[in-house]
Amino acid sequence: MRLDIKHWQMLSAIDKSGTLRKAAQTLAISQSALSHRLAEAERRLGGSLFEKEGRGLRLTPAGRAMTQTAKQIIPMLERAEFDFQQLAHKQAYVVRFGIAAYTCYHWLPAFLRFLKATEPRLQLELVASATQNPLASLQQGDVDVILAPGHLTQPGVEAYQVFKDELVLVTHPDHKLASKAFIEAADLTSEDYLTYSKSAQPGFEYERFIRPAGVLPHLVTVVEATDAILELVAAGFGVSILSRWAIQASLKSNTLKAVSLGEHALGLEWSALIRQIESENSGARMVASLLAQWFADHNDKSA
Amino acid sequence: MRLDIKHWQMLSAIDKSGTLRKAAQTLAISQSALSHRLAEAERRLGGSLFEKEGRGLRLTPAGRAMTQTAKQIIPMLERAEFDFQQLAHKQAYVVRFGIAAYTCYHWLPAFLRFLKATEPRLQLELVASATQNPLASLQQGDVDVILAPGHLTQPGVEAYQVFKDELVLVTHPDHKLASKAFIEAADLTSEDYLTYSKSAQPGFEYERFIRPAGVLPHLVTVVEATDAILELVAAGFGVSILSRWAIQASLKSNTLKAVSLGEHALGLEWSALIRQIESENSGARMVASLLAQWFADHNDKSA
DNA sequence: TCAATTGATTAATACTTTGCATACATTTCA
DNA sequence: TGAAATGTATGCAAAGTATTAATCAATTGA
Repeated sequence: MRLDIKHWQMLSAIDKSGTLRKAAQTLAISQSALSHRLAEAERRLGGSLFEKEGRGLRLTPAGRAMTQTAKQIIPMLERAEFDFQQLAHKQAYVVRFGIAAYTCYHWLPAFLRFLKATEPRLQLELVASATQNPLASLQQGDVDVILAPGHLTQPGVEAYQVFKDELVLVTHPDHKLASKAFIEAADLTSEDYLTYSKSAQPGFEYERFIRPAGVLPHLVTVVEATDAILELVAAGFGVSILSRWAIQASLKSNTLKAVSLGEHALGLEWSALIRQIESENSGARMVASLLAQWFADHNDKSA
Repeated sequence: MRLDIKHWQMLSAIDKSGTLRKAAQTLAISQSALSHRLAEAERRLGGSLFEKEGRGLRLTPAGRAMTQTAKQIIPMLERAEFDFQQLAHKQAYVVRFGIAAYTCYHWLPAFLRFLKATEPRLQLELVASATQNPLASLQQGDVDVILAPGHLTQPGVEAYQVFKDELVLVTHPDHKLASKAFIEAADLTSEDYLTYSKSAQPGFEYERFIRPAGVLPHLVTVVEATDAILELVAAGFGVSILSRWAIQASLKSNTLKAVSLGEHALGLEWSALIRQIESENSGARMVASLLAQWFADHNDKSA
């Protein structure tokens, strides 16, 4: 190990600031010190990270690679130290939590109350960015637990079954399909259809409902934000198929109507996803299993 | 940033060795120095990493979390510094390369020759461990490029189409199906069938050949090593469906026979997978596109 | 050309880390 | 029970590193 944290921090800071002087400011040391530090890093590596360009500096290709790594690890270290504080002093596990695809948090206050009562040492942090690219966020450590519909599992990811939901057709309240007890795939033929995902995801409506029937909706539009889909459906732009549980806020306010898919409804399992490498009693595992426990208890009441 | 690399290294070393004394040896410093170092780390963090237990030490929960992080980042930093040397001195990009599912390297010498001629600055390192869990290895940075059959893509992973192959039934040379020009799914009904993957992977034989026909082989055995499958098939333990390209060594030696699936054969696309975050002219991207280029040229000849 | 901006150098100063010698704590086993 | 073995902690002096102020040198743009 040739370099010190200081040198990686330096790379990250120079990358952000552009010049040594500004980087020195953000690091709260003198320009001279940073110049020395840079020289020392290059001496230790036995190669140059920057070249002079005019009165400034330009990264060498090798320096660019190092900077990339620096930008990856500095946040990891900061997070580890932050978590240490929580765990050591408050004896709290900080767990970062996100929901895949949907932005529905109506159930969260109640769950947090349960969490606080059951295991006060768990401290949840909400990560909104995990909605867009849940599995990547999980792998990169931006988030520790993801509540996800369907079976999004992949190598390195473990799923805790959490609760059973239903995929439903979402329509404007006055839509001709809204009054049906349930619809068939064939009913979609003449509809404008809004879908969340570009690619057919296993366990979702396309694979399980639409494709088996061999029908194609009139017009299919991809909208990669379920909130936007809800707005569009409410405004009469088409219909969609979404999770009943995730959109219950909209259903209660009567801006939308939900209709079951097929006579026997189309089940949708929600899971809590965590990284497989999480140790036995990590915060993430605790949250995942408490999610399962809470939803099991809670859905009995609401059902 | 409170801790230094030294402290993270220390955590990693103590984790490996179990005692301060041994860890001090591997770090080539005195026990005393390491004890001081540990004390300093705890002072900086403002909390304890270890507790005394008997005449040894035991990690606190918070210390365990820190050690986990240490074990993650130390290899990353080592790799970054190693790569720097290559890039700075030899101007070489070190790219770690693996093959998903199969262990077939018959084509590698020729490709490496091509690589050396086209872009001598690329230096390939073979990673065998990527075979088992390719996508996880890719995300964790154990490997930079994976040559994979089918469409294994997932969030954060980018695929370069490389070449077109064919899924074939693999049998013992004397097997009753071996002499057919092609087989139908129904032919599998009475066969003992060996399969690589527990779960049906999109784009593979189960989804595309077996399920559509609604047949079920007589007996299905999961063997998560294609080499072992080949041995078993050659020994007459059953049949399997594998990539024709990947098993061509066995086919040439006449220990096995391959039969096309269906009259029109079942295509299989191989891709080079890389992390999406790789920059425009990273070594990984270069290797991925050179793979595509080489296979395009090379397969014309061999076809 | 001149002022402003940027990084590099020098030498003195301040800080950290290390190793030695040794003290202390626990376990092992005769 | 007590001596040997194994393990960590500490005070202190020496060695090694990092930081600073002041100054230099190069480039840029008015």
